[in-house]
Amino acid sequence: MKGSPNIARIGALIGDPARAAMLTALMSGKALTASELAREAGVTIQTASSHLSKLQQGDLLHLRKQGRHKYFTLANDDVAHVLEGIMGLVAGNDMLKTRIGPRDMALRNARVCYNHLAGDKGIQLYRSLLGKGHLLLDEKQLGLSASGHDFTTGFGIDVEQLKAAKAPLCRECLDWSERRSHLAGSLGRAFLTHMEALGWLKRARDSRVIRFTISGEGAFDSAFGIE
Amino acid sequence: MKGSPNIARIGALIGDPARAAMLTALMSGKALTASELAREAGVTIQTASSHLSKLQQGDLLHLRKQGRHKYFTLANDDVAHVLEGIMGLVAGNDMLKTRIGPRDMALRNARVCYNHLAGDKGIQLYRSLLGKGHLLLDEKQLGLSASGHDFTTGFGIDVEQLKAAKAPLCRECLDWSERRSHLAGSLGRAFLTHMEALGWLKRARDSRVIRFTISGEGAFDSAFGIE
DNA sequence: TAAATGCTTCGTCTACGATCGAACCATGAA
DNA sequence: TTCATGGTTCGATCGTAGACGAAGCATTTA
Repeated sequence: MKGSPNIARIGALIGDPARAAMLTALMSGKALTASELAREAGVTIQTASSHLSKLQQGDLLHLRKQGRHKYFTLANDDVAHVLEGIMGLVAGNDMLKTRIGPRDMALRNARVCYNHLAGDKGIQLYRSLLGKGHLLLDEKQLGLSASGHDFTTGFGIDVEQLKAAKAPLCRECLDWSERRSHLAGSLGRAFLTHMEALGWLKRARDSRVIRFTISGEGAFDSAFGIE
Repeated sequence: MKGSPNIARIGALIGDPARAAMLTALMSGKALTASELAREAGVTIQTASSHLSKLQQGDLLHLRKQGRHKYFTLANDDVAHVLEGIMGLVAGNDMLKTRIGPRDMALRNARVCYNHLAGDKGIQLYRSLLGKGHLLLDEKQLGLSASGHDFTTGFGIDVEQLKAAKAPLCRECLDWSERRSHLAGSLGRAFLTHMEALGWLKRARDSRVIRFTISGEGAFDSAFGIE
C-alpha cells in the first residue's frame, strides 16, 4: 500500500515464540526436519507444520524435500543477518541485567551464524583477511582480492566452484556480541566447513556453540597470523 | 531461558501493523508526538498510547518529554538498522513482483534512514569518504582518519562535539535498495543535517524521501568528487 | 501387499491482545 | 480559577491466531 515495505508481516512471523525458536534453531545453519523443529519449539508436529508453512510462505525459510523428509533452512543470509540484528537488540538490553553465564561466554567466543563463523573467532578471521589485503571493501560490497583468491585456494577451498554458484561470495555480517563485522556469504560458509573438515573445531550438538580443539586453535592462529 | 536472546518479544513488537507503521514513520528520524503517531498508524490515541508504552518498554523507542508533549524517536541506530534489514527482506521478495513506482524510485535515490542519508546518494557519500581514506575500516568498526577529521571539520561539522557525546561516531548501515553500506552513526546524522542546513536538499513532509535541489546536487558531486 | 514413519488438513477450543468509549490526570493558556 | 489540549487508565468487546486430537496422504521399508 504505502511506499515502504511491509514490515509487520515479517515481524509477526518472528514474533511468535514457537516460530522464533525454530528460526533460532536454524541459525545453526543445519537443515532440520519438521519434526526436529517441532521438538525444538516445544509444540506438537501439527502446529509446527502450520508454522513452517507460514514461515515458508513469508520467504524466511527454504525447503528441500528429500524422500519423505522435509529439510528446512533459513532462506538466505539476509534472513540470518536480520535475526542476528534482533538478537543484538535484546543483547544490548538484557545482557546488562542478566549476568552472562558460561554458556553465553562460549557463544561469544565462537558460534555459528547460519553456517559461517561468528563471535570473537569470526571477527579475528575477518580482521586478518582484511588486514592482509585478501578482502577488499573498496567499491560495492565486499570482494576477494587476487591475493585472497590464492590464499583461499591454498587453504583448501575451491573458490572457482563458489564463484560459479549464484549466491554472493563475500558478505559482511554484524555481530551482536562484539559489535563488529565478520565474514558471511558462501566464502564464509566454506571457511567454516573446511575448518570443521580439518578437525580444527567441533560444533555442539544442539546449539550454536563452536568449540575449537587445542591443536585447532593453534593452527587457526598461525594460519591467520593471530598473535 | 535459553542461551540465545529472546527474539520473539521484539518480533511481536514489530509484528503489529499499527506499531509497524509507527516505527516506519520514525525511520524518518524526526521526533514525533503520540498523537502524530496515532494518526500515522490509523488508530485512536488511546490505543496508540498503549502501543507506545509497549514499544518503549521493549527499548525500541526513546522518549523525551517536553511540556505537555511526548516526543518519541527510535531508541538508537541499531533499531533503525534492524528495521532497514527487515525492509530489505520484504523488498527482495515483493519488489520483484510489484513494479517499482516513482515513489519508490525516489526512495531508492535518496532517503533518510533514521536521520542519516541512505539510498543511492548515501552510498555515493560513503564510497567517496572511504575511497579518499577519510574513513577507515581497519580494525574494529569504522573509524574517522586524521584526514577525515580535517575534511569533515572543513565541511562545517563540529567533530569534537560529536566525539564528546557517548553515541558512536561512525557506523555502517546496510541499504535494502542498493545492497551496499552507507554511513550511519552520529557523523552520518551530522552530514545530513548540515547538508540540509546548506540548502542542498529538502526532506519531504511526510515520508522518508529526500529531494536534492539542482544546485545542491552539483555541490554534492563536487564536494565528494562524484564524476 | 501391509505396516510404519513423516507430514498435512480439518475442526474445535481457547486465550491473548488489539481496539475503542468513557472517564481520568496533567500541563499550559485565558 | 476555568477551559482546552495532550496523554493515560479502565473496562468491555471482539477477532484472530495458536494449540491440539483425529483423520488423511504420501513415501519408504518389510
